[in-house]
Parts: sequence; C-alpha cells; structure tokens
Amino acid sequence: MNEPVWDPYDRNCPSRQVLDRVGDRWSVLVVGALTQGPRRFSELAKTVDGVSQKMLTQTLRGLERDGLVARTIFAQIPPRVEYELTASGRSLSEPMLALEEWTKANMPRIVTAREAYDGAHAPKA
Amino acid sequence: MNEPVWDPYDRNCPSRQVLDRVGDRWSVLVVGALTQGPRRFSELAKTVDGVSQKMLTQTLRGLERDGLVARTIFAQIPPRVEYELTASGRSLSEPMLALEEWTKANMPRIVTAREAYDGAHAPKA
DNA sequence: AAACTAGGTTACTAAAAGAGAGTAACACAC
DNA sequence: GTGTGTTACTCTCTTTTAGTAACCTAGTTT
Repeated sequence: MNEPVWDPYDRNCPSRQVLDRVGDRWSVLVVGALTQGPRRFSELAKTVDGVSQKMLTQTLRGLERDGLVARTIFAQIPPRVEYELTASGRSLSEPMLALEEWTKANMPRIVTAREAYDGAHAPKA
Repeated sequence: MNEPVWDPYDRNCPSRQVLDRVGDRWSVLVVGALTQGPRRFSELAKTVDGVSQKMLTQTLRGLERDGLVARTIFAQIPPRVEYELTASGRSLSEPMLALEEWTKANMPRIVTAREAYDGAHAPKA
C-alpha cells in the first residue's frame, strides 16, 4: 500500500488547502464555539463577534465539505438550522483549542513585545 | 491585581488580532519551518513553497513584532539575515505543529468527505 | 562594465473580505 | 386579507488584502 506523504509545505499538496482552512481566523472561532455543543446559525453569528453572514455561511460550508461539521435543517417556519461538530471536527477541536489557550496565556508577553517593537521602530523623533 | 480576561470571540479584544495571526496560513508554515532551527530569508522562501517575498517579509515582521521570531542581520555583502524562534515562538510551535500533524493524519478522511460532498452538491444532472 | 548576489521595497492588479439590502416562506396580529 | 416579523441565507457593491513583477543596494565575480 502506498501511503501518500502529505506535505503542506508543497503548495500543490492537498494538505496545504486543508491547513489553510484549519488555520483560518473564522474556522478557529467557529470550531471553538461548536465545542460547546450544537448551535444554530444565528447563535454562532452572535458568539463569533464580527463575522459577517457571508463569511459565516462560507466558513460553515467549508467545514461541512471537509466533514468537520454536520448541518441539520429543521423544516420549520422560521427556518432553523443547527450545526454541530462531527467526530473529525471534535478531534480537530483539540489542537484548535490549544491554539486559543496558548493565545490567551501568552497575551501579556505579546502585548509587551509589541510595545517594545513599536517603540523601537516608529520613533518619529 | 486585576487580571484581564482575554476573549478572542470579542472582536475588539487584542487577543483576537493575535489569534488571527497565529491562525494565519503563512505564520503556521513559517513557524513550522523555523522549528527546525534558524533559517535565512531565502531558505524560508524556498521551504514555504508559494509564499511571495512580500508576504514572507510581512509575516516575519509580524512574528518579530509579537516577539515570536528574532531577526539577526549579518553585515555582509550579499546581505545575510537569519530568523529563529524565540522562547515564545518555541512555545507556540507546539500547538502549531499539533495542527500540522492533525492535518496530515486526517487527510484521508477529509479527501473522502470532500468527494462525497462535491458529488452530492454538484450533480449537474 | 555588465551581471550576479540576498533581502528586501514599491507599484500595480487580482482576489477576497466586509457592509448592507434583498429574498423566501409562512405564522400571527389586526 | 394586508401587514409585520422571523431565520437563514444570497446578491451587489465597496474596501482590504494578497499576489505579481519590476526595481534597489552595493560589493564581487566575469
């Protein structure tokens, strides 16, 4: 069995596209929000502050296409659509939450570094 | 001591910007490449297939500003510039490599899911 | 003296994201 | 039975961002 070697450093490898989406600002936040359990479209829009309807739709479609999120339509009259993580999506949420946690834990260091950098690089004496 | 609560789900929280960069296509690849050790600009450009000089410069400047990458200039005549991870950068590389590993490990599932999705959503009968 | 080197910067263009109005489909109030 | 409200989009338009390619520096080789 020839097991293909996935290499995201090669721009033509399919894994590059996957890494691109996995490392996408909205994907990280949407998957993070869905770790709390199933959510409907409007709930996600509210949780992920600043996301436009267009980008939320697009992100969810992409995640659905990759089998990370399941979409359930309830035939009701104001429409009701629920999104939830699949098993794949749940396994992805681990490294994604790790990123989120790293960010929160390292904010003080980063803020300090930014101030130092900006002070040194824009003296504008 | 009032410890601020960082919330990347709030679009105005500074942690949002950091998560944006941390979850950036080029940042993930550049940091991944630098886990192998210090690299010069041209080496990174070659390793991270498809990145333009502009985006590589921009990504490295951003990482440098956040204190994740250190930039060393050697005053030579063709110039020589080396980049390497700082301690912060090395701690970030853990969740980032986890993402990369997850991607590689889950490619078969994703490829299958994509084919199923595309087959179902573009029958073009 | 023309060409090459490494690590950029600049100008221009193409692609993507954001903003905001519009749509469907029916339930309910009036 | 006309009007309003609801949800999950979709379309159009404008602004941002990314990509492409040419240019720059300045000493070194041909």
